[in-house]
Amino acid sequence: MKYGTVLVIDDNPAILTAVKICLTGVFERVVTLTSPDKALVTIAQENPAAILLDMNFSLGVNSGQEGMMWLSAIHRKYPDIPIVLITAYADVKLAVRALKNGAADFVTKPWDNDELIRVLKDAIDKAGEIVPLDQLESEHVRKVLNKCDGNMKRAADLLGISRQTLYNKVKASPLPPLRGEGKLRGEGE
Amino acid sequence: MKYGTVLVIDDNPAILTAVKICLTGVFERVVTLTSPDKALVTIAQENPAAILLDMNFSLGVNSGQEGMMWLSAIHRKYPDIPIVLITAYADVKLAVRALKNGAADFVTKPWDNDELIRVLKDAIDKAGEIVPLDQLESEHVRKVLNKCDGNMKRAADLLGISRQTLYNKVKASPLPPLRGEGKLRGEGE
DNA sequence: CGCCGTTTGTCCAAACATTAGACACACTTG
DNA sequence: CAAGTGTGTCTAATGTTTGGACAAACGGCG
Repeated sequence: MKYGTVLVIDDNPAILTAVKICLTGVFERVVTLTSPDKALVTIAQENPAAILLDMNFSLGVNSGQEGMMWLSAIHRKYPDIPIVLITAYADVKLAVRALKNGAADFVTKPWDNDELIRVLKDAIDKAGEIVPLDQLESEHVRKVLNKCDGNMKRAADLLGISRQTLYNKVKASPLPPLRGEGKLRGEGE
Repeated sequence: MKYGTVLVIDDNPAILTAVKICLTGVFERVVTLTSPDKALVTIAQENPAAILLDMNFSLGVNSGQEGMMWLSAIHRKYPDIPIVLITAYADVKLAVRALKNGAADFVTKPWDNDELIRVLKDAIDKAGEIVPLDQLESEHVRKVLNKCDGNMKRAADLLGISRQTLYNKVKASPLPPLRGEGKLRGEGE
């Protein structure tokens, strides 16, 4: 059980129970909340590896706005904890908006237990990936260089380093194939 | 019209025409394809700022598998070009899978012209954002440090730098800009 | 065509960052 | 308590980054 604590937030106690049964045994600890009000406090206390968040908490409102709000609030304060949204009133627009707002995944009720477990594990795994600094740097450098059509002066400028430094980094890097950008006219920028 | 070329791929010529009418005047150039077969070649030639990709090309098949395949293929080869998917047979699962596969956005048919334009512009804007190297670095450093509960030795190890270097980096920026230094960088272009 | 601005490749010396290694000290844990 | 680990600090050697400078190459333009 290497997957740590999961925080589950849903206003329906029956759902919390069901989810708890499903997740217990897979995760070290399953903490539940019936309202997102104390989510930030609970997160600070429990330091969950992932959060499963329902999207509707006011009876009669099923727009998902509340869940979206809490997603943003939690994500802003804890950008490294993956948040999986779950809702019975899912539509494509809502799902897209959620993912673009930082959700790690989006699940519909009724859910499949195995899928839920898989999705949460997956989210935790992805959030746990750590990239060495050099790799992050050279990837970024290549991306910006591409964007500048190979213009090193401009790329260096945008990267906030000197032209020579960029020059050296590029030489030091064994990545010749800039697949992609032909030598076409510079895109607009 | 600073938004460059858009490549639109849809097997229905009527849709291509409609989209072209909608996008012409907003983008410098609208290139269309009725099949994704030549997408990679066309991208190399046209260097589009964004791609609008339909998800179903075989009559009778509307699973979106084909679009997903092409999304992956194009995204793998041109990771810096935002790809917006569009489909008439949308469901939540498909949308989620698409976004997790690298799609910049996901639009359903019939579409709203203004929304389509907004989505494409947005995707291009986002893809064009360039982060200075230091900022990328310190954000990453803080993320990894967080993940290690502040254990600098381990964080340094994971980052591939020495403990002292990490120590210095951390003390150099005790509370780095989370996201909003009002800087007046000429984002020229 | 020659002029001019820009970019490149190259060099330098000074400033700065990174490194391994060392050490005293604090902190957990058995 | 003693062992094990991590911190904060230091040093001296090594490596990197910097602005500045320069000739050469490129491209646009009158």
